[in-house]
Parts: sequence; C-alpha cells; structure tokens
Amino acid sequence: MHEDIDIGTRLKKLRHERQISQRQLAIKSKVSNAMISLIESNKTNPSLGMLKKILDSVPISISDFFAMEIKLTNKVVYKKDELTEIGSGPISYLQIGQNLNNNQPQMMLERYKPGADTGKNMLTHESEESGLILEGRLELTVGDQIYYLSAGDAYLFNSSVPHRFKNPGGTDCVLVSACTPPSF
Amino acid sequence: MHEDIDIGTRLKKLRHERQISQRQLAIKSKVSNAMISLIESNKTNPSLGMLKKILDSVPISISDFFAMEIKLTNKVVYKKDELTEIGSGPISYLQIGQNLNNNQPQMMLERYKPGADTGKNMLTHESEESGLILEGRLELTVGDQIYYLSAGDAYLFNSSVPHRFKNPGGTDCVLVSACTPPSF
DNA sequence: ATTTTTTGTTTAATATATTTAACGTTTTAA
DNA sequence: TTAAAACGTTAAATATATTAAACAAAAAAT
Repeated sequence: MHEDIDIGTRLKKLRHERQISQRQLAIKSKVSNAMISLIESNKTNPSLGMLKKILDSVPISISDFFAMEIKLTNKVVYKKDELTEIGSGPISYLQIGQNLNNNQPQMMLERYKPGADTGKNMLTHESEESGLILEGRLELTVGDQIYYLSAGDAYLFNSSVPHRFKNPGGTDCVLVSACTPPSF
Repeated sequence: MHEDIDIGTRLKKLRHERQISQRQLAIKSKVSNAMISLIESNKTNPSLGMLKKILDSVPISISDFFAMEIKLTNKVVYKKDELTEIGSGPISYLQIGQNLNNNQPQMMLERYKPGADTGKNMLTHESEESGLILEGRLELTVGDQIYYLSAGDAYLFNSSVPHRFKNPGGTDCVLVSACTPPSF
C-alpha cells in the first residue's frame, strides 16, 4: 500500500538543473552538506522543515517539487498489466499512469460487470470527461437525461453536472474514458 | 527568508473534511495517534515518510496536499499595500494573492516606467493572457505584429505566441492584467 | 608534477522525531 | 445516573534525523 517516494533523485535532478554543487546548495540553504548527500542517496528520511529550507533556497515550492514527479519518471509506455487499478468490486478502473498532474488527462479502461452501478447518489466533480464504448451496453445519466450507449458510441460532458454510470445488460460493459483534470 | 509552513492546520482541515478522528486516521495510516496530534498542533517537524504514510491513507498526493494552501487561507480582500511585488527595476508587477493554484487567474497591477521593456528576447509561456490599460501608452508586440494602446484599450492573446511589452511614452504606463494559468 | 580546492561520502556525537502508555474530558450506551 | 467507549493531549522512552569533522577522489591552479 505505502510505497516511499524517491526524493533523492528528484533533488539531485533539481540541483543538476541549476548546476550547483552539494556544498553550494548547503551554504545557500544553511544546511550541512552531509545532509544534502544523505538525502540524495536516500539514506535518510528528511523532515519537512529540512526539505523546505532547501527548496526555499532554490527557490521552488514543495507542491511544484513533487509535481515534477511525472517528468522525472520518463515512463511512456504502460504494458497491459502495468495499469493502475483504482476501482473495486463490480467496477474496475484501470488508470494509465500514477499520481497524475493537474494538466494531464486521466485516461482509464473501465469495466462494469452486469448490473454494476456507480450508485444512486450522483457523481459531481469539476472536470470535463469523455468516453467511448468498446463492448456491451451503458446506461448513462447526465443531469435529468438518461442515455443508452452501445459499442462505438461515445460521450462528452462537463462533470460538474451530476452523473451516473450503470451497466443494464447481461454482459460486461467495457469502455475507455478520459477526464481533465483528474478526478480522484 | 525561510518561513515555516503550517502543516498542522492543513492536516486538521483535511481530516475534518473527511470527517474522521485523529485515532481513526492513525489506525488507517498505521501511525500513532499521538503523532497526528503533535503534527496538527505544530509541535513536531514530521519527516516526509511520516507525512506520506498519513496522506497515502486518505488518500491525497503530497503535491495536492500543498496545493490546497490557498483555499486554506480564506483571504478574499487584499488591501492596496498587501499586493505582492514580483517585478523589479523599471517594471513593477503587483500580484493579487500568493502561491497561486493552476486553476486560479494571476491578476496583476503592472507599472512600466518610461522606456521600460520586457526585453529583446520575447516571452512565451502556455497561458491565455489579457489586460486593460489604465494610464499612459503601451507598445505591445505579439508575434510579428506591433500594437499601440492607450488608456481604455485592452488586449487578449495566447501567451504561447512570443510577445513583448514596452512603454514608448514619457510617462508611466499602468495596466491591469490577468493570466491563466499563472506564468511565474 | 605538485600543491590547493572542490567534489561527494562516511562516522561518531547530538539533537529531535516518533512511539508507548498514561492522563482528563466529552460522547454514547445502558 | 453511571459505565463504557472515544476523543485529543501530554511525558518519558527510544529510535532516528541532523550536524561536525574527517575521509578519499577528482579538478583546478601554480
């Protein structure tokens, strides 16, 4: 469940980008150079105060520091079994990538077992979302309208409008979706 | 230079949003409840591993956790002398708010002294930006076009097109601008 | 060629984060 | 009205982050 984050290489990358040495960074941020070394080699678990002191001297915000995560792991291709499951039970959401940025599309391969339903209380979030049906049938509710889609059909709507997905058929419903920005 | 961050109230707010107690959160994240208490009252300087363990159980990314900063300080009105200066020399940029989120507009009160210029090498960034002239005259270059604006005139363009601002007049040029998402 | 700096790493000393276990208070159950 | 459970806080024990100082290797200077 809990995988640690590699702040070491992230900090090292940042430092190399700015073309400064461990000791220069240490002086700028008023921290021991040993600390920089230990952090970069992931030999310690730095406190937030420590990290902030260092990042302030760059300067870069903590949020931005961790947002550069994706660019760091220049992973491009995700094999079939490398998709991230973020669904559960009768609904499976296989997401492309992890820890998505706000400016990245959240693309998922979704599978609804017969009768599966996102539930009575409608979903709402501030995004635009779209999808295309691959197999089976989908009952899509957006606002007060109910639509029925089958393979080849697609949808596109603003996610702030209450919505709901349901598989009314007897076979699995499979679809690909995209949401910007990511919703969970 | 280095001001600490108030993770305490931020975590407490997050926890209240999710409507769970310190002890429940402690169990979910496999951390002592004392730790949650200490962090929320800013009596300790938690390590990143610690913070990640807690946030993973919510779940929320570290980046998003620190990005919710703005909503936390529910500051709405910024008095004249509370604007943040992010310019220098002959160009002054007084920004409304600090540490802007990506989905917030970056609004600024800009002042160019006579002859002031953003420089030969054109600016480019991925935003949409707009402005309205209050005083003086402005020479605006967007792509290969040069425009001259005076009080009351306005502009709107996509910032990925190389652009440049200059005050060609003998008096200060003052304008209000907005940029989404923020550019620096 | 040989100092002289500057690089990143490591070890022991010490400062501090984290846990365990207790506390008093408030809420829920009976 | 009392008992039991859940709440957040605190103190002492202990685990670990951080520093200061010394290390060897590489780069720069003489």
